[in-house]
Amino acid sequence: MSLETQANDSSFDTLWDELVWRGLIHVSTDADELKKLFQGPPITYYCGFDPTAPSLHLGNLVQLLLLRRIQLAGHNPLGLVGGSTGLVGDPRPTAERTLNTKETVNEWVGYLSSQISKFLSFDGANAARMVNNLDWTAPMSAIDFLRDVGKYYRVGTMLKKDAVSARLNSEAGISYTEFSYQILQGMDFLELYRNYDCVLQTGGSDQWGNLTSGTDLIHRAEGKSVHAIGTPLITNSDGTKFGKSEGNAVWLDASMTSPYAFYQFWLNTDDADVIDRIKVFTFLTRAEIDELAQQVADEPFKRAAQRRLALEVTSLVHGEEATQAAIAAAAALFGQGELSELDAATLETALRELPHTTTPANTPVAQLLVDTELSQSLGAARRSIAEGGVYLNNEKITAEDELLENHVLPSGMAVLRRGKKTLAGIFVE
RNA sequence: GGCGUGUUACCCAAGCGGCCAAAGGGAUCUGACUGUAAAUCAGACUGCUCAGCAUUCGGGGGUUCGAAUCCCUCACACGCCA
Repeated sequence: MSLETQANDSSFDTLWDELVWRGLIHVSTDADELKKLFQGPPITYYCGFDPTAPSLHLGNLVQLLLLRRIQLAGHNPLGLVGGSTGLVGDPRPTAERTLNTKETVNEWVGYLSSQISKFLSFDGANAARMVNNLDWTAPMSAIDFLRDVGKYYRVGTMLKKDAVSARLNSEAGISYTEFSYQILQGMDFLELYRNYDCVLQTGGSDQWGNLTSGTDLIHRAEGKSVHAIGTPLITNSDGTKFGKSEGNAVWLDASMTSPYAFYQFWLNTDDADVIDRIKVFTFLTRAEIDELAQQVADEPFKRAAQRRLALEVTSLVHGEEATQAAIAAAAALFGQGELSELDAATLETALRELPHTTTPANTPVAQLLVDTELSQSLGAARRSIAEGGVYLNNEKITAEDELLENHVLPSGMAVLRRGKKTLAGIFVE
């Protein structure tokens, strides 16, 4: 779905009502005020993204889409990359972060900026703008920081923030560096308020302490009330953590999580969660979503909602073409037909979507599992074979020392599978 | 600055000289059942040239036939007292 065709659902009286219905509001400053603000003349609002990795992930996508929804209602978004906050690191509940080098952070800032840009419109009256908090933090001296900003902060209040108190009560403790993070984020909001008339910040509810740090600072420094919205943390109904596939984070960067893997991630969404996900991650209307909810209830085995969710989100992030390739690959590989009857071109295209390797025909199957990263070590690969969980071209491999050459399709390719749905492509050289 | 306690595999957490590649739980993986769900049950979960060997219990050094377990030291964290 391209930016131009995105729209909010006109069946809602206000943007606020739609955001509430989609489950995007977990906490906020004065809700009535916000509702009015959204209905009034365009406001400027922002959300920050810290470069803690070379790519954004699914948690960030919630924020990006929220920014976009508000932009669609006519307001002015600011996308902020945390060139300075990324150098400091926000306190995680369990452990102190390892600092990344300035070069690394700077490189990641570039990647994040371009990713963020893809989700916002930079055309028209309310075009998005990108900012980097390093621009106003780097020139400030330590003395200015303590005199001009530090004076507004009470240590007692800072200690009460969840992120800080959790760490104070843990064995890990907290460094002064991470303790200061909330001040940096507060400064961002103040800076944007002064220079862009920015009056709203959005973020995950786990960031609530940092969001209010900004609203409090502006209240003290400028005597003005501004706003914050905290979105709920997305959780799975079975209690596991959302956004992990095989224990790894699902990234927006195609080189870190392939479009195929991305599509599969969404396709495997629980029945219990799928409607909630659609509300948050797609632009489908309430009517369309109600229809899908009915289908989940009536004929869950068809997984219509999961298919739609996977289609919508994958095209949003990776585009139509990559999505169609991912769907075609899944159809070829999960289809009922014989793999040997698939024409070579179709099969090859499908295999290129998967992790794949080119290898001599006399390679042991266990080695193939390692080469394609389906298994982490030869020992793990042998274990999988012993468990009866490894297949070549849908044929179960029973011997640990089985060689590839006995299982190559006429086309010179082979489909390696571990478990029900972890696949890789093998090309014989 | 003084005294004390702690640092165990992805996470939590037992172990306190041999029976420890290290209990238990979670996460993860595989199998059965299914819908490429969920729940449930069963198995696996350091590496390898795999009925054996190698390397692990914050880092380094030492005692001992033998150390995750004892001693010294360094680092980090927590607590109490100054």
